[in-house]
Amino acid sequence: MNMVLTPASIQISPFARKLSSFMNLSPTESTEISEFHRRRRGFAVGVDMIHQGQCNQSAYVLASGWACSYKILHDGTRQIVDFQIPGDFMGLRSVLFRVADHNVEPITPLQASEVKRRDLLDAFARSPRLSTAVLWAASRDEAMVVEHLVNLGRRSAAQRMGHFLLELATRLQLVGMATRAGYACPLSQYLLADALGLSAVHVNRVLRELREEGLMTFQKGRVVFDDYDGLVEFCSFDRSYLDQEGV
Amino acid sequence: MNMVLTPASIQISPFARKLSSFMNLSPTESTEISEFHRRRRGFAVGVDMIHQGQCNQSAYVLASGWACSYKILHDGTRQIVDFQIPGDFMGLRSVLFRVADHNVEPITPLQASEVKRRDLLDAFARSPRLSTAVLWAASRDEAMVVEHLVNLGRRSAAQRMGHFLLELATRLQLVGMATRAGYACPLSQYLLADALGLSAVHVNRVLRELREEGLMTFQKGRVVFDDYDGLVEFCSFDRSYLDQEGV
DNA sequence: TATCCATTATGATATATATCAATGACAAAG
DNA sequence: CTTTGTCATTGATATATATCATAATGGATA
Repeated sequence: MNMVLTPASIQISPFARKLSSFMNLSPTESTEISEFHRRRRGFAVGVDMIHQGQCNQSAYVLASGWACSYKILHDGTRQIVDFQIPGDFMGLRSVLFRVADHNVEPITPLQASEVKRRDLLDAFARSPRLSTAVLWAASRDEAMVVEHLVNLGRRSAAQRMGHFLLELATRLQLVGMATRAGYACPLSQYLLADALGLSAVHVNRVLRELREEGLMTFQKGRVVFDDYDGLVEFCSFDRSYLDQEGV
Repeated sequence: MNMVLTPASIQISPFARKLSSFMNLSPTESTEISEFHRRRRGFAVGVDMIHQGQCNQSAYVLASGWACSYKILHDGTRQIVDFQIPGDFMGLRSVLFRVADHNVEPITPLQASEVKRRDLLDAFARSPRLSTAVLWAASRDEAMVVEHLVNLGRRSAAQRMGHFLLELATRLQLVGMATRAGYACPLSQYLLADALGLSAVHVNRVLRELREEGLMTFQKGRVVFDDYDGLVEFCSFDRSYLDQEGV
């Protein structure tokens, strides 16, 4: 489901579409956003795009591929905060704040457009409503982080896993990369472990358990929902935090 | 450390001071912010100010007292996402989105000013830079939620506790409600449990452990850092995510 | 084809934390 | 003052998950 970005479709990039779901954007504002897509280039797996502790980092709009944002602890372990999929804005905080407080790393080869601090602040100055739109988008991201917090704090390993993969499914559907049946998923069990606060070994067991319960199967890079409604029920997934609408 | 709000000090309320730490605000913009402080009133402990699932909720600027924001799960357990202290803005997402995705509840009697959806959007329209300032403030809040996520995902119960109470200390210092020695803290062990993803029983044991290690004491509503540096070391607390500065 | 390396898989054991149960301390209410 | 209820405390036990060890699988590469 890779889409070719012609000049025309750049005008209504997934990112612009996301912002305009919060508020109607004028042609000027849309143009302003499309400016964010200059400076597009490829990034290799595993090479940090944004690095914790560094100054004057850029932000990026993800065009294709997957990335993850994470924090490293002193003992070398890490916590993945979220995964980014096409259309997502990455590293907003690293550009708003002088020093980045997290890392962003591609987990597949990816294409992304760099948005420098000046680009963003100038755009806000020229088209003030853009900053409100970005505030909206950032708030939706925060809602996801909050739900991840709930996930880690109050759900069992199996519920966590199901909830997380259902959330991804919902997000991927919005950009046409998933159906209710399932989706292609490039995440290794190690990545899932770092995202869900589990050990990789336990991730493996939990996936087996979900499979044996007939709820879902994650094998060979593909998530398949064997019993979508059953899974939703099992992990009390309520997607309302994902489809917030603005006015 | 209650401060009397004279008309003059309203001009530089804790909230305005917070926003102006991100960008210089013009007199007009400052006035706009002080408008947020109309409609101030008291709230009783335990009565939700913002309720998950409800529409058209207001936001609030907290003047005095403590509150917490949390989500309720289907099985009745809850996860506290954060505590709010004087100067904090509460419920931004509940006003940006049509339906609130979390609850906010006073945990002490408190005073707060209601900010209606229209107030906020009108202020953004009249003083566009305000929305950038709020974006900054919201991003700082998100940085805290992210750190809570790391806390739950990758730290032991004792480290979690220490980290959390150190974070609170740092925030309280910014509004003059704590010193390096400690602070008055109205949180029960049940509240700590819901915030840290632990059981109340275990919270008790962990506090005892920290006390016996000579790191810190939390008794009779007071947090005392017996060995501040030792505690910082023990839970690898790095406050840089809290004092992000804008430009 | 053989080698390598990352990933998935599974068993045995250890450990952190939850749960259950009971008691004490103390403040608010009658 | 009793009574009541919330909060803090502690012991005994249960359970979820981590850790350690070891294979199996399979794609990439030489």
